[in-house]
Amino acid sequence: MNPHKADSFFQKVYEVVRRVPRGRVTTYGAIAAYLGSKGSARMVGWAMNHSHKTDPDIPAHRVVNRNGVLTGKHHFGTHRMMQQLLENEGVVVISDKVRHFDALFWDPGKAR
DNA sequence: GGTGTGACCAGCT
DNA sequence: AAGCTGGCCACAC
Repeated sequence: MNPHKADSFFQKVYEVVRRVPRGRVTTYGAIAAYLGSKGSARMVGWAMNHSHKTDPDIPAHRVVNRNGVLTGKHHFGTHRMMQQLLENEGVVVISDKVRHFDALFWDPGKAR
């Protein structure tokens, strides 16, 4: 009802990503679905691409694809950066995949 | 204002 | 089984 710039899709994505607890991960699809656009998971990834420009404090490394694979690792400063950050939070990453992804998955819809 | 693109997802061949 | 296509929607040129 009040299409302000602050309410743009990107901004909502950032807000959700910020809510992801430390040591947890979520997926593009989950965020997209939470925002009401289930099929627009690509938009989420795109939002992340500009996240470092708009809000550099966004923990984009906590966002992975539905396989738990660090698809966006290549977009960080260095490829190891994303894995480094995750492991630094206690998330084990093997072959660019999050171990125990099922248990570490954080659903924004179920979160408080 | 149309076209292209994109850190995805699911389905079809 | 593995690869390709379409769909989805917002943003940049």
